[in-house]
Amino acid sequence: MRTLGTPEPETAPRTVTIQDVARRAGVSTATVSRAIALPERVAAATREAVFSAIRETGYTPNAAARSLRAKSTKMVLVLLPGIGNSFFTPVLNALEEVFTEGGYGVLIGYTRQSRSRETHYARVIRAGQVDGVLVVTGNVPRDEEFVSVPDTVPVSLMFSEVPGTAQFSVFDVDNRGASADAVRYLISQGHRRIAHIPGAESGLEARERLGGYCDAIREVGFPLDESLIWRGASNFDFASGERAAKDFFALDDKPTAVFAAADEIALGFMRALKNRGVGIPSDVSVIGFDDTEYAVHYDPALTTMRQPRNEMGRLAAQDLLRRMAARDGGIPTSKVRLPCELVVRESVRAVE
Amino acid sequence: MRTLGTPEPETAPRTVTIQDVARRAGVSTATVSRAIALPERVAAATREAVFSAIRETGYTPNAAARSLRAKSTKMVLVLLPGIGNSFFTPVLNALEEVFTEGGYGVLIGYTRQSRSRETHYARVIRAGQVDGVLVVTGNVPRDEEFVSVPDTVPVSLMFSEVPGTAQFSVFDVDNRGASADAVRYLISQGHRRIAHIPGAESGLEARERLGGYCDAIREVGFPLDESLIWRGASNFDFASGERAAKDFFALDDKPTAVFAAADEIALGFMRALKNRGVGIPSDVSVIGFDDTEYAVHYDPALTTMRQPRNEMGRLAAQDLLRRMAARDGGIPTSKVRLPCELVVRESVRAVE
DNA sequence: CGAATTCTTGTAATCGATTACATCTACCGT
DNA sequence: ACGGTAGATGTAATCGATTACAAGAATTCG
Repeated sequence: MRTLGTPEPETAPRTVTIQDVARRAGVSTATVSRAIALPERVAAATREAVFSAIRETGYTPNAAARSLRAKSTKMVLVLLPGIGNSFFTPVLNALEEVFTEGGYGVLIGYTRQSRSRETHYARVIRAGQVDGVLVVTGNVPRDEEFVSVPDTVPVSLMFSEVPGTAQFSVFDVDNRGASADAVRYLISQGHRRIAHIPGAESGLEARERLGGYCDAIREVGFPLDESLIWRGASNFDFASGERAAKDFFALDDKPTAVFAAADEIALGFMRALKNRGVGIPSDVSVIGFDDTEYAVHYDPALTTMRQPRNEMGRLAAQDLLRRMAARDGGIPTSKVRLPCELVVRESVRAVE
Repeated sequence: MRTLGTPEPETAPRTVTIQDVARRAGVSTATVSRAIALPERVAAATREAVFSAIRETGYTPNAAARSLRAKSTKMVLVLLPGIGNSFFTPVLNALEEVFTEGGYGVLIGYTRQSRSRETHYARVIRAGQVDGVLVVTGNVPRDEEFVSVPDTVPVSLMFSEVPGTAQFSVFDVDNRGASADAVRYLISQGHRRIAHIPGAESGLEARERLGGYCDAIREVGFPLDESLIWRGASNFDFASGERAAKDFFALDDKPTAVFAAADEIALGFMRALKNRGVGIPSDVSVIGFDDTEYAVHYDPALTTMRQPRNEMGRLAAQDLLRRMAARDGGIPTSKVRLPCELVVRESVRAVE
């Protein structure tokens, strides 16, 4: 053992096992195990003897042995797409907190939309290395990813739904409805010519948000103008917003407001416009989606549609905790759709 | 097994073990184990038989059983302070990539500077749940954290050094020197009255950066003016920068340039100044530290001292990988100090 | 051709816990 | 006083792999 600054104790180099504790306490290993797991089923005196033996030896139960026998590792796998995107930071924070509190460790994996990575983590799951899986991603997971995941391992999805499956819990928001609300807000502020910067078309959320934009435009009878939909985003990132700025400048009849499918896109777009002397919101209003950490700190502070990321993380973790505790799917999966909330800041102005 | 969209195969509900494979291939379990671990030590024909048996049964070795016997879990624990701070995102990315490539899983833990959390993770380590530990944090770990971590588990530190210990590898930057360089750059641009916003005094890096600031000021013979050091940061965050802005406005003789101990602080400070009509860099120049993702996207883009976070992550992971592979400290620990790099953008202007 | 060496494979112990079952003691009511 | 029941503890099987050791088969070499 290594004890910073204090003299080396004369402990044996061998790791201490339950046997050592049992011997020292003068009981059997079964009793030690019980004293730890079900203290009330052991006589008070014995319990004390066991605990002091544990303290004296510095015993910590071996995780592998316990997992092997108990068929539970007390760990969950959290799969993230793995972009440098800080969107996931608060999610991961919430997950780690709830899981740790619940006695579970968090194994993270970045899928980086690579097939080999998915197979790798499929193997981790099949090896029984985790008791549950949480897929946090905007991408609809491909079939391969779940082939031969044992039924005994509960799986949950965050931020994207696999259509038509009852075997996963799903936690997401109504991307389409929330996007429509964002655009309706712009309309309520007097804007008539509103553009949209969608995310990468491959993602389900991006398509939903585009759908919401169209819904809101159509519902008030505005023409749906394809030249106002600036496709070409590769991701929810700054660069995509900057690229969209090119479309903006190429346009003769410019919009007075823009709805970006993500805050990062909005910020990149705003930056590019400001660089060329376009005022925000004086010349163009901008609204984003997500309410990431930097939205509030930008200049101007970004008006955006907030996703309750922390709360979603908490709920998803609690649900998985519950399902892992119940043997054999005793608890049904849940589909939870949380409401988004419009956060009004400085990047949208009213026009008449 | 669960196979999305395809009919349920008639597999037994019981999980398939090495026994099943052995029986099917007509060999002993020892041979199966060898075929997997040391393919060259079994006859080609047998090897083929084993592999097809594996394929047919869909066998995946049980991680717990393997760990128990082999005394290695192929997992590392990465400890982060756990603030929502996105500073660590690229670090975590690099770590996950290198470790996964090296065949190790990444267990994350957020210490949240809480003692109970540290004890919790100490227990995880002692339970043999991980083969190595990487502490990624600005805080000097307290003794408690390492008490009774077995010598067999290599530990590395990133971004902060525990003074006087040879038992950990350390990966950091010369915070003091780099800070002095940042301030020297301001001086080279003609600034004479330069303020500093330090990070929380409890952190070693924050103190080092403050030291660097003082070095550079003294070295050119400027007076070291305490009213230009705006203490009171609680963290490397926006709020601390905003708080420092109060000190700025309270001052009669204002500085022409400010060195902030972190980008987040710089951004919060800039935001607060701009809100009150102070131009950056026209009225005040600002330089940050870290070069986080948002520095380049802010308006004005932040001039800052870059820490090679990704590279540090890679190096630290590779070092730990090497030390875990060597039995019993065959490889000495290393102290690696990487160079920072000044990234000139728009937030500093030359004065005469 | 026989002994030595090398390959290949199997047998069985082992890792360190958990837990079903058995046993023993103590206490209870009638 | 005695059968019954509850409570406390021990015995030993078990989880699913790895691996030391042994043994048999094949090859090499003088």
